[in-house]
Amino acid sequence: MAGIKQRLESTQETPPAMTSYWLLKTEPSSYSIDDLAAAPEQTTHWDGVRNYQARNMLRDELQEGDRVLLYHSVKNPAIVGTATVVRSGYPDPSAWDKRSKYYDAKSDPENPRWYMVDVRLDEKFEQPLTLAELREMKKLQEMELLRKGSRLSVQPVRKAEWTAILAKAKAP
DNA sequence: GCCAACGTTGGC
DNA sequence: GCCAACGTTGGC
Repeated sequence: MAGIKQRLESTQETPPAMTSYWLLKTEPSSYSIDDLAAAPEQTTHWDGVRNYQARNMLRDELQEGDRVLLYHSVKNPAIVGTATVVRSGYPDPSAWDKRSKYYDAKSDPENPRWYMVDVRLDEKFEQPLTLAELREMKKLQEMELLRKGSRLSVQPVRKAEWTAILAKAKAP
């Protein structure tokens, strides 16, 4: 056994450090960027996601070091800042906490159904980039967030979209 | 508050 | 496996 493990380790190549970009939605009435700014080490468990497509991305795709746009939905919808993934997907224990509003009787520690990541705040924009402003940006024509009926609370973001959004946030 | 767009549930 | 009913999200 040990021999096999060692062989695997010695032949394994370190994958190139590839940063991916994501957008995480939150309703500021339940958790806002200011809550994140006030959190210890400005870090939080991004828990409570209860949609399978979003779950799959949290579990399988978001990697440590990936960058994140933070989006406030519903009230004054806008991108409000950026964060970094500091821990990739792992089981979301709020699913088996009966006191949690995210409790799900069908999830249990033996067979976790829901996942979360940890994120740390990088920057709160001085001026939020409103949904209306985003819709006016030519480079975001195909952005998932702007698609009609788009509801996913975890979305991939293209690098070009990330760049355009950051540039716009710096020079509004 | 309205309602369109999705996702989930459950009867058959 | 289909699909109607229901629940949720989220912009406006």
